[in-house]
Amino acid sequence: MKGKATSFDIAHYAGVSQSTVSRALRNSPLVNEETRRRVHEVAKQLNYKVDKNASNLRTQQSSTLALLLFEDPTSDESQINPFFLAMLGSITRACAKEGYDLLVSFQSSSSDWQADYEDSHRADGLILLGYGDYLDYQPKFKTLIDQHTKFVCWGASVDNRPDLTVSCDNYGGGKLAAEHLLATGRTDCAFIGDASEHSPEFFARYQGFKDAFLAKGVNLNERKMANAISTEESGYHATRSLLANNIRFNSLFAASDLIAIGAIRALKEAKIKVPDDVHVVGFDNIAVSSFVNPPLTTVQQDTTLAGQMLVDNLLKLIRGEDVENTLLPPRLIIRGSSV
Amino acid sequence: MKGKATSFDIAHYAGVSQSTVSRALRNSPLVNEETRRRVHEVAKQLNYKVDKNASNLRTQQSSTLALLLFEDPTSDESQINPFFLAMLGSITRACAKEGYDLLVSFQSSSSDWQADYEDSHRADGLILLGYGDYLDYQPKFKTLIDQHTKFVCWGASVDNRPDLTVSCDNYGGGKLAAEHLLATGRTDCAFIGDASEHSPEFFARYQGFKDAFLAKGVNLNERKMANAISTEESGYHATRSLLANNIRFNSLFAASDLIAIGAIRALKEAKIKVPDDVHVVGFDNIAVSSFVNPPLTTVQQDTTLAGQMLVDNLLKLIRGEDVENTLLPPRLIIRGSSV
DNA sequence: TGACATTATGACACCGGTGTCAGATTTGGA
DNA sequence: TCCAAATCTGACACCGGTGTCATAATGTCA
Repeated sequence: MKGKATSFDIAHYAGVSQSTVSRALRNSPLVNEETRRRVHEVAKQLNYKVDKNASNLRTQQSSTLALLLFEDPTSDESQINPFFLAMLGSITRACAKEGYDLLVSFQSSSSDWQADYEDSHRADGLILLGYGDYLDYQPKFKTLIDQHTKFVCWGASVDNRPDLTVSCDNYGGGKLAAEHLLATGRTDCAFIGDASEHSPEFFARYQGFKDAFLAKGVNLNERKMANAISTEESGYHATRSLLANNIRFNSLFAASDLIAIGAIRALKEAKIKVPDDVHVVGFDNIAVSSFVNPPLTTVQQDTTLAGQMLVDNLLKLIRGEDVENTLLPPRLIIRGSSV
Repeated sequence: MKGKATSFDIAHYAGVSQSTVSRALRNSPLVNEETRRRVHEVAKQLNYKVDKNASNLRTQQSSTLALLLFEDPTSDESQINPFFLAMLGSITRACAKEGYDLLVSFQSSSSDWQADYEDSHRADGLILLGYGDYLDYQPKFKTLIDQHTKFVCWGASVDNRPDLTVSCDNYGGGKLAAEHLLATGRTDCAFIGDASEHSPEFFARYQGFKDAFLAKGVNLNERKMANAISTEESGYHATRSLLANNIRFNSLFAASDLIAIGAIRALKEAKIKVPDDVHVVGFDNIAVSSFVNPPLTTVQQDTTLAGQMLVDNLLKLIRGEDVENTLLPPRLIIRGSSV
């Protein structure tokens, strides 16, 4: 036997037609029990595997989803945001559970990625994941929708956002963080992150945070805010710049754990003690957070559930079923950085 | 236009035959410059993308690699070894650079994964990644080889190992760790990990470690060893059991960072100070390691280079070129846990 | 002008499955 | 015993490209 066995080879050895082989292997009720048994037998002996390309070509679907990861343009090669890595893990598992393969690809936000995977029939649908500038992506979503591409996004659900999203309740998560700080009596609070429409997730976290303070009659001081993208480095520099401007506070809410970890480093360098002088709360609950010193209080996003929901919703979309934006409940994890 | 455009549609609008379209789009020198221009023009207007399934079927190759991740059977759903996650990132990037897609899949060591991806023509080759019981996998490597599957493994290169591997110089890395501890004067050393042939990587690390001690005339005490797989939990329990048996030491070498982090937790619980009472050295340099308290001294594996080499070697294998096992140089990262 | 190489294009088989349809065989009931 | 329904199987077109071969059109040189 040269090369891989085809269904014709099975047909030959099993003494049936190729059509029957195809049916038997897919356990069609049309084939006789005995015939099916024999076909399976021969297939196993020849180590036959259905050619996915032929099958996909004929059926016009690929049983494959594509995961497109967008990176912050500044993040360097080696380090990928651990939160997305965790999502990747859960998405992979969810796909496997549903019998789908997963294609993974990193995209820079500038590249011309729209629909490439789906148009070329490599994937039945797309999962988009990344902290990037939302305004950059928005027009691309339009393109995808115009081309009837099936896709779901991880991210904030913004009003009039054209795409289907699964996201953590960022607003509610921000509130949880605020209520915790209020409960510990730390109302003089700084915020590190990006509270603009460029980052709708961070924006929602900040809104929830601010509103919870407002509800207690506390106004956040706008000067005690610094812009940062989701890297440790960025959080470090943002915090340093606040301190350099002689801005002080007794608590700090970071839009992500990486930012929080960078902030803690900056605070330590300035001889400011965490949690004694400043309480710090992050967002994401990445694996590192429980190991930093002090362990980081944070708002957990359930990545396992998130991955499952992304895949579920996408599959529904592919099957033409109704789907709605999904909001996952956040959970506050209290650790040493705020008590 | 209903459905996606095909090359026949392009042919129709461009006023040429479908064959010419196919050639033009692949920039074959056989087609006239002017014709090619026109075809590209029309293709762009119709947002045409080559159907990968049809193309793959005809050419009998997929421009796709599959990454199979094996998990320690005990690792729970949510947590994936961060070292592998880092590898995943670098492999993804390496694939993109070479113009290949990457299929990602988690496998439990028991499952019947052999060659499935390649036989079904979903991927041209396989990358195998995981800390698992080597003895479990060995027979499967044989099967893969018998079926002429193209694959590379991340892992120790054992004598007579039938597969092609890329790995860190684990033996050399163990030596680095030992020499560092010797230089700090801590010769009463414990080892946490699995120094058996079940885990050739850990085994090699231990061998290098032991030999470096021997070279200085120091014999490691075999009683000061405890078995662990690469999880924080396992490292914690292994260390606890040593301490519970009243075994003491002034330094500790863990076969992986996760184990080291667990060990540090156990030491702290027992009121043993790191690094004052015990110096700790890990292996991998996962992202967490620089954030734990104290920051962990460890042997770094260059994941970026590793991913690149895995992909490079696999592609060579696919193209039928000669390839040899690759050993990557480790690097000692000295941090607070050992000074 | 004729012989021949060069260039550009189209027709067609082919990759390996899946789905449809027709036909063969068996079963069941009157 | 005969007809209709049920069961099973094979032939064949088809998915959308790629590669080969034949052929038409154009150019070159004697």
